[in-house]
Amino acid sequence: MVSIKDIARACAVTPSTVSRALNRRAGVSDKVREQILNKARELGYRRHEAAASLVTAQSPHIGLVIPDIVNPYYALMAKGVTAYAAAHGFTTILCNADRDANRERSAFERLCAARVAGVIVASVTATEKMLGIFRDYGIPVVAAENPLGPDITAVCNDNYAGACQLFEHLMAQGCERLVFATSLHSAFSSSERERACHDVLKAHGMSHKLIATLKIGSTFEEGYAGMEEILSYKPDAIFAINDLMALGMLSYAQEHGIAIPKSVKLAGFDDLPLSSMVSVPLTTVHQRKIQLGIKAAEVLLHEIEHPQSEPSRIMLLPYLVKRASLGESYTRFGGAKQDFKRDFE
Amino acid sequence: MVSIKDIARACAVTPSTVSRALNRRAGVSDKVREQILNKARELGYRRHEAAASLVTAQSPHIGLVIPDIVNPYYALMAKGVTAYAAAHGFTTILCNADRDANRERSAFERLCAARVAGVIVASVTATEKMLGIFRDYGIPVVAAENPLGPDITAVCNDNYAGACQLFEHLMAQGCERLVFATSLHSAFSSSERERACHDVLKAHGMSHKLIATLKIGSTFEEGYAGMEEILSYKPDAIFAINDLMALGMLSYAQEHGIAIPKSVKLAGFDDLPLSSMVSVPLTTVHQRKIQLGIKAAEVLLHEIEHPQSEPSRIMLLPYLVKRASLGESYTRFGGAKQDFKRDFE
DNA sequence: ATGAAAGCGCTAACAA
DNA sequence: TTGTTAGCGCTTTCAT
Repeated sequence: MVSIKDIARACAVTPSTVSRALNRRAGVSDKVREQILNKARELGYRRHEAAASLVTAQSPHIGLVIPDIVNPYYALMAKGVTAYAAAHGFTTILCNADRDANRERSAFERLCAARVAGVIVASVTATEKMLGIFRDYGIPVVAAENPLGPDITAVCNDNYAGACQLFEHLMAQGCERLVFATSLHSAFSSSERERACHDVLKAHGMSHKLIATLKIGSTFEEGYAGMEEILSYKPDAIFAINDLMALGMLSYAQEHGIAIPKSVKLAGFDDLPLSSMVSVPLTTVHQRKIQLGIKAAEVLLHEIEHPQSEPSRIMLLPYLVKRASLGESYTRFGGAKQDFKRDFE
Repeated sequence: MVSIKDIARACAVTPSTVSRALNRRAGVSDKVREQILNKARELGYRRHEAAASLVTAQSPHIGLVIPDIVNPYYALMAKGVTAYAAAHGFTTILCNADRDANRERSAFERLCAARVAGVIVASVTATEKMLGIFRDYGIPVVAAENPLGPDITAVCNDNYAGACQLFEHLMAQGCERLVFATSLHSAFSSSERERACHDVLKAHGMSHKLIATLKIGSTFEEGYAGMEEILSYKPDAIFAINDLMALGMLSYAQEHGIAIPKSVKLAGFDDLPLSSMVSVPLTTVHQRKIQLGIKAAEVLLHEIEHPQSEPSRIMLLPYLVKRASLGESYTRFGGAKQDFKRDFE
């Protein structure tokens, strides 16, 4: 392994001069600098980041802790984080906690031991106390998707605002008998969406049109399995708490000859890449997933540079995507690509 | 930040004794050790990995370079890698190259600068020469999915063997007019699958039954768009180079009233989580994706511990998954979960 | 413009 | 069992 000492020897200067030249700092004559740079290239020198950060106390790594990298929501977010970080000279240490509090805790531990420059956490289980270990080391933390506490900077999609758009639209479409199919355990995002439903309907004096709120689940299978119960309420519209479950319902409907949107309208939430591909493209709320990652990284890098900044909260605005499952006309594929592009804006 | 010096001072011993105690090395009296351990806990001491690895020359990080974290194939692989690495005390630096040779190259550069303990690379563009920068630093490299060269250890799914199973089955099903729909640019995995097709058909004296090999693409959209051309050949069976494209074809078929498998049989490759969920579950070849990641990490850690080991090649055996798109009966969902479980075996 | 020296936090010889 | 010393590769004062 070639170090600055080797270069120094080869150029008959001292390591400090080499360091200055390599880091493009002032105080090196053009002649010597060029000589050093050439020698470095020739010898295949590569800076030892860890050694450098030991003295500068600045790490080139940030940590990313997520519940499940296989879930497209988090995968897209991770894409945004890694892209922004890489573009700004940071490397991303990925910790996939698998929705396990213990693995999450040990991820925090390891990131702390690595003295990362900052951490982005998407979690439903992490507490402000668990994140305390970072504060001890002056490592800034940004919560993504789920605000983890009043003292922690967070970047989230505004579930309430997004859901409001959807329910306004649903009412405008003339829905009379709505079923709200939600998850088994109520998370922050679910309850925000439910709150939006109640508020919008109430504002229009249409509260009676919500004929049932059912705890169905959140997976494809649960959507499929729950459809029978839902249909027993004879709804003319169904809101599924997320797209995955809506897709399960769609699958059930198709197999049982139930026309969507003709017999029953269907809407989801998230706008997965998949949701525009199925035979009846889903009307849903687009969550800016890549953008969430980008923004979280951006805010984190800012906090890394300005250690004393006050905790802030950034809300990304989701937007309604009208597709066939609610009766709108829709150009196949065009929408998907366009949505994807919009996420980068 | 509390260092071993602080603990040493508090316990009235020297840093080396603290180091010994903390690392559970011999040569510390039980009494002193306990005192040190307690003090460390009390002060909230956390080992500075980078400083330690500077002297031990052992990094706690491995690098993972993949083309696209959003693609479920790589996401599952990443899950396997991170899980195995974490279980063995390694942290994973994720580099998402986005199928861009430049970003890939700069990922290599950064991993090298981080002096990672080893690297797992899933790539179609990386060359043995590009990976040379790791050899200079004695950093072992394991190629995943795509063998990157004769001197590089690789862990791959055996595309040829998997495809053979599929084509044997296809022939046994009595297919008479087969269309092979492949990608636009021929990668290693595609050509292996094509080779299997030719070999199997030839072995049965059925080469004439392959009526066309068409370069259609590899995405959902390309599958959808290419279906018209494919159908113009009047096939009774179609092999799509991957599931995503097969799903696009399925979507086209459903919209145009073409019954699958009744009018045309359809088979894919990969076995995405999705493939068992669609209305006509796909017959396909299951690639062990999580297992690929686990195995790659396992082999890498072995090479990290045994630096002089010879390059090896490990082939994972994919297996045929018979579902409705080729005419078999199939229990909805049961299969998907079971397949997922099998991946962990 | 360049060099000398100190030190980041830790480990590992060797000495006591 | 414990301490002393040196040094990993790098940066950064402070001299010169």
